[in-house]
Amino acid sequence: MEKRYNFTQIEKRMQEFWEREKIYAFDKNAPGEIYSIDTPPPTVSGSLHIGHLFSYVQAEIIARFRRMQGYNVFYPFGFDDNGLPTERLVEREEGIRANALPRGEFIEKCRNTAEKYVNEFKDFWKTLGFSADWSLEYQTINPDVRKISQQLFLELVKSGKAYMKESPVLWCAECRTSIAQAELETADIESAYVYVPFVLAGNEAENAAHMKDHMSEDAKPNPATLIVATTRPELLYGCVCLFVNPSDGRYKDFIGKSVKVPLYDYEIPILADDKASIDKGTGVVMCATFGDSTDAEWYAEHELPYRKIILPDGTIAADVPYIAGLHVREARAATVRLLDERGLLLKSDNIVHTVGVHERCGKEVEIIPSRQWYIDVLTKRDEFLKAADGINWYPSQMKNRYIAWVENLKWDWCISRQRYFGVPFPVWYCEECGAPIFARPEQLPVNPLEIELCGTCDSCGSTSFVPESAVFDTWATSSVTPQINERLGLELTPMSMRTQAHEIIRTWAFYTIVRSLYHTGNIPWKDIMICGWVLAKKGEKIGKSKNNSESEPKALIETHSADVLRYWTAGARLGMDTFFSPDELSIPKRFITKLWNASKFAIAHLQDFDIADSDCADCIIADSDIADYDCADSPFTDKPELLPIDRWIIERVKVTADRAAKLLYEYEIGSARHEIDGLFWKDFCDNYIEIVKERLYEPEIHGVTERKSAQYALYYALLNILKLYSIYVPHISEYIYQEFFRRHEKTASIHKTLWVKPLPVERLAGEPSSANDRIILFGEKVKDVMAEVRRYKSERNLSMRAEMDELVIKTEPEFAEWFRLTEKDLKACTNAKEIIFTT
RNA sequence: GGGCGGUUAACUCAGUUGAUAGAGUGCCAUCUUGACGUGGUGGAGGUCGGGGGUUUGAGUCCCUCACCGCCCACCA
Repeated sequence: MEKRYNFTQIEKRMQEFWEREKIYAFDKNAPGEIYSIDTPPPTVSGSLHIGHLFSYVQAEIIARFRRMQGYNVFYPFGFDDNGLPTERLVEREEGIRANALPRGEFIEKCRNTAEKYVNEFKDFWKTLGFSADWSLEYQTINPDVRKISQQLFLELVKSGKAYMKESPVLWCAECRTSIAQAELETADIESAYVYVPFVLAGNEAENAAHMKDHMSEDAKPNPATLIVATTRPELLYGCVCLFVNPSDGRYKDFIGKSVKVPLYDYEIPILADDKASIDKGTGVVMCATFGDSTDAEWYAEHELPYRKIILPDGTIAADVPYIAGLHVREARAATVRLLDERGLLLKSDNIVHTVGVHERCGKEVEIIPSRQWYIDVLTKRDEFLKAADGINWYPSQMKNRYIAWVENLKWDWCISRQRYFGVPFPVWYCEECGAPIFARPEQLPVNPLEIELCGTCDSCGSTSFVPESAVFDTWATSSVTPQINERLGLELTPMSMRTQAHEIIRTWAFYTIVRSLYHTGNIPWKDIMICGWVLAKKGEKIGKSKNNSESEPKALIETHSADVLRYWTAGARLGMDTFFSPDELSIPKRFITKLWNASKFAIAHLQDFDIADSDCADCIIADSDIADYDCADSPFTDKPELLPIDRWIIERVKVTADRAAKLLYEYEIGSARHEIDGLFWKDFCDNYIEIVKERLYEPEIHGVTERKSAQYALYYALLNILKLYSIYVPHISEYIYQEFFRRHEKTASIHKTLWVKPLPVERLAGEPSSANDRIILFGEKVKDVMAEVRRYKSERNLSMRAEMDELVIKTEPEFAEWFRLTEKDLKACTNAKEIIFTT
């Protein structure tokens, strides 16, 4: 083995080896229970950041772990390339607007861009050594996936879960499309409460200038006027009524009367509703179509008229006096100026308040009525909540986020987008009566814009149809990833595990649960593993911050290696956000060096070790009865009689494998790694290797059989430590395996070997007096002796090799014999001339 | 406003079911030609955010407050 580990060359070589030998190829007929992983298809949004690395690596470690537990791991990758993120990326990169180009041309650009980034992602995953079978890959723009998406949509239409309606919908004027509640983000913006007077009809004599006097007294109602505080004065012309709370004594007498809208002078009624809060503003609220979601609710409940103010492009409708054609923001300012000029601006308070913005562009969201497709999510809330109990959430508190989201749902899931690059709706409409006509199953996938529909309308007999031009919300397709994976002819649902980050619980996790319940009546997966974020500094998600080029993951891999980054990733607790700084990588780097050097040492001493080509270590693993170390009866004729300290390290490896496995079954990647680290650094390197060093070098002093015992334990311990680490650092562990162990082991790759099997349950719960426990305890005693000697020498500034005349060790009688058998080793590593054992 | 996390050594974090507080980094000292100076060994360093309570005993359980972060609600 080389003096230094050259990760640049070796990582690449190992990746090529895995690909060439198809080490991770999935075979559905292979033995072992299938463990299927629903991994996020990343959206093509241009940024490949360390957050991706972080969350995907955590799941990848689990995939490797399950494989080494004997599961048949199904681990397909996908890419979510359609949808708004790709469109916005193209718009940004090319400096164009989608609607300024012919539809086909824009879609073509999106397709090219998606392709480019998909390849970039794929290369990235490969560089990180992901154990995925790329033949299972899917892309959401591909015909087979589009077909599944359309099929399942039609299924929902049939069952009445998907429906079309004309109604107020969340609308992004920047992206010019409807959006869903889940795509809302909040942002604090500066605004102003504008106080305006609504004069009771028939009391117009009361003039507004007079009103100002009343403002001083805390907006006390005037018998003839109601004062409204609004942040949306530009919607005055859309005002359809005022609301007061029915139990608000101040306004009781006003209910049922009419007022005149300031500036525009038309009459509207004063209505009562519980949703009007007494203590907000003046207690009188104007309802416009539409200022917020409450307006939309009132509009439906009170059957209010619709007054169009805002157009889909975010400008004011042409028939609105004074502000027609202006953008909402300009219109607001213009209206305030106008109110002021007319003496209708009673007061204006600057405030900062939270508004809903579109997550993709950050622009304020409006509510505009239009015809859209929805999936019903409001009526089955209880089932969605119940489903959460059937799923194991890791970490468990993440379930709360899901529950909070489901309980707070206000809108059905709008799945139509007035965009271009996505899965088309397989729908046409009758030009005469507007009835929808759906594509036939054999037509799918279909783009209605490209196919002229022939036939007659069932409802009215018309023969002319118009195609639906909207496309699906990207989540409408990615919410059926379990079904997409089943296209390969496997029965998967519920899948074993979903992995994702916490910010998409309300979208991806929620929507997948909805779709799964609707399509299969079952939960989509048994476990859900939720990762945290990587933060650049306090509270700043790295993907969203700037000047993070040093954290550019590709560059990091090139300078530090994939294994180093993977090892770092595994240090985080599941679900917890983590800070990243390149300084954090010095520890993983040190670890790689240590693993390399320890292996180099062990292997150098194993060159002459005579092992039959019999998968020696695997056999031993299966033979957990080795616990009693009755070597004479062992089926392995080659196996020497083991000295107690050699038994100790073997036992420690087994115990560690067992503990780490238990943690990994709970998705505790970090704790499992700490467990393994403890074994490797403390027991294996600091103690075991030091203890047996001389025995390995000097068989003349210690004996040939004794040396063989050390070799045996060394072989067993190192091989199995490498296996434990191989889920975290697959490259270096594979390389060392190939360089040495492969000669003796049957398995082609370390990644196809199995971990030491967990000890039988009885033994785990068992008496501390079992041989296994006693040997572990003995090891602790020996370590105590070592520590004491080291402290003695260190305190006297002596070399660790300094000679000691006499070492007195007090032992319990039960360990006396074992200590006696370890005497030569102890003499060697303490350099004591004489050791005296007392009890 | 509702909810969830976090607050432990200078730094980054572990601390399972209550019983002398742990690791790594950093710091100090020291060792060193047989895996590793990208090292070994040892040491110093902590009122476990504050305040109450339960208990023989609380970092751990309960209440409360503070600060940090996130999720949700809040657009009158």
